[in-house]
Amino acid sequence: MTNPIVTRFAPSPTGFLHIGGARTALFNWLYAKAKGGRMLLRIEDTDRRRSSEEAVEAILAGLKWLELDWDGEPVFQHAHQARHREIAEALLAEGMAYKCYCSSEELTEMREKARAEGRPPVYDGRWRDRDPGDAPPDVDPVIRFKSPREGETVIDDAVQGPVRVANSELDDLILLRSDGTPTYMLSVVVDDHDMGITHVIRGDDHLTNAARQLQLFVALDWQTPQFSHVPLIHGSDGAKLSKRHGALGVEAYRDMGYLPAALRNYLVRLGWSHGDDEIFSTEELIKWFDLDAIGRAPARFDFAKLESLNSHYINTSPDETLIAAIRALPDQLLNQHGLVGDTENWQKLTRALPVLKPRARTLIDIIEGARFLFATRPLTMDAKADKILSDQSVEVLRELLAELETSAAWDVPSLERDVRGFIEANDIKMGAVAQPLRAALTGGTTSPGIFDVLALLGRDEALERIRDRL
RNA sequence: GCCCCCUUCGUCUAGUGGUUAGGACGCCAGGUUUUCAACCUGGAAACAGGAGUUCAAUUCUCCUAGGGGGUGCCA
Repeated sequence: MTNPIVTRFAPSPTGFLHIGGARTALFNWLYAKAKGGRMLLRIEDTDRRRSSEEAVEAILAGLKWLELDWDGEPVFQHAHQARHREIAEALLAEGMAYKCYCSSEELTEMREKARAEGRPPVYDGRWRDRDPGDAPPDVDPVIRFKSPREGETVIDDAVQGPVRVANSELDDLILLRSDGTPTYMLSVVVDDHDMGITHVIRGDDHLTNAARQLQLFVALDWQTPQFSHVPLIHGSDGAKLSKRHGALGVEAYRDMGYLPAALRNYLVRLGWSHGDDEIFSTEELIKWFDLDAIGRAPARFDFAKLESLNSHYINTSPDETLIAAIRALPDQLLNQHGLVGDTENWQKLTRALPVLKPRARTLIDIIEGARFLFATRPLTMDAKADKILSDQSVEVLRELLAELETSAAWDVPSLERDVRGFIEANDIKMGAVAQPLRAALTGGTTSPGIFDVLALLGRDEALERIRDRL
């Protein structure tokens, strides 16, 4: 056994943890777990102006909700600025970097000209070998890396395979800004090295960056990590993820009633596969996950499949897990679906859970399904329920009520026996009794099995709800 | 514009130089049924296009088209 595996998830704190970031985190987490290594968390806050405390909190909260833990304390890149600067200075001292005094106007002009001439829009290296004596007096220079001009850089990517980029396409990147602060490109390389990162797993929007970073690793004579660039996730229309479809924070998925386990299972199948398997326990994932089974094509986000998985996890999760997940939802959301969190309602919900689960695809469905239990008499009938309660149906209910009032026990088996006896005696169909009864008891036309509804409501409440309709 | 990456049912994907190209979600039909969901049975549905290599290409190579990413003193 050589070096232990060390991966890292390195989000920039400019917003919440979106779905793509969540999958990247998952892959890093799984790979570390699969190989008995560690996953570190690094906040890439090099650009102070665009970073925020709230975003950091949102990202940490998102990871926790997804149940993806990291090893050690989060590393804030910003805190290592002095170290990053030191490396840049060392490169400068060794002649592997230089000061560039170009103005941004000059740079823009350079790019536009190159583009117009059909050449790669890169910095032309005009200060690369220029006499420092030419330096304009009032300009603070940036420090640029002297990157190789000939040949090519090959990224031996574990997902993409060998990716070759001509060095002429890569210009002399900026290490230190004119205000002396390090850029992202420098910081990642130094931090990945200092943190002992062995495997970099990230979105393939970083693929070309990898070539530049590779050059830096080589110049510094540092061991390069194994790169894995994972294709991005697209929205359902194939376009880049935007606020509409997938670019929601993971907490938005929580609020839609998805379980973390379901989201993880969905996400891992977006790009990774293990034969025809679809459902994985965390243990199986850790046992089977590997880089070579990650695909190279971008995937589209599909809510229908997520829902189907969620339904599976709802039905296989212990009731306590479900109740805890519902309790973790914002109060406002709960109230919106008729659930005021008093003890009595939580008890009703818990008791009803077994019959609610099979017909729910999300936690929201569960709450909605239990809504009739929270409601107070007299119930308001929706349009369909109102229609079902015709004069004739009400008569049926009146007769059934008499029957139920004498019912000895109020549990599902005896209730069912009573009602079936009633329909046989009156020679009517089950539907002719169940539907009016359902309407009277729930105010609607869909619910769990009618005997369950009767039992859940309890004798007094059920009987009263029927009397309310007579 | 320039560079890089990608392309199997609607979607996620499996797969191989010779297969009836498999699974899942969704969809359609039927069954079951007290509603809804579930469940059971059956069905429609894909190798982007064109060359080349080969006895044989979905599979290997090239081109085209389409999609995505990058192209910052952002990360």
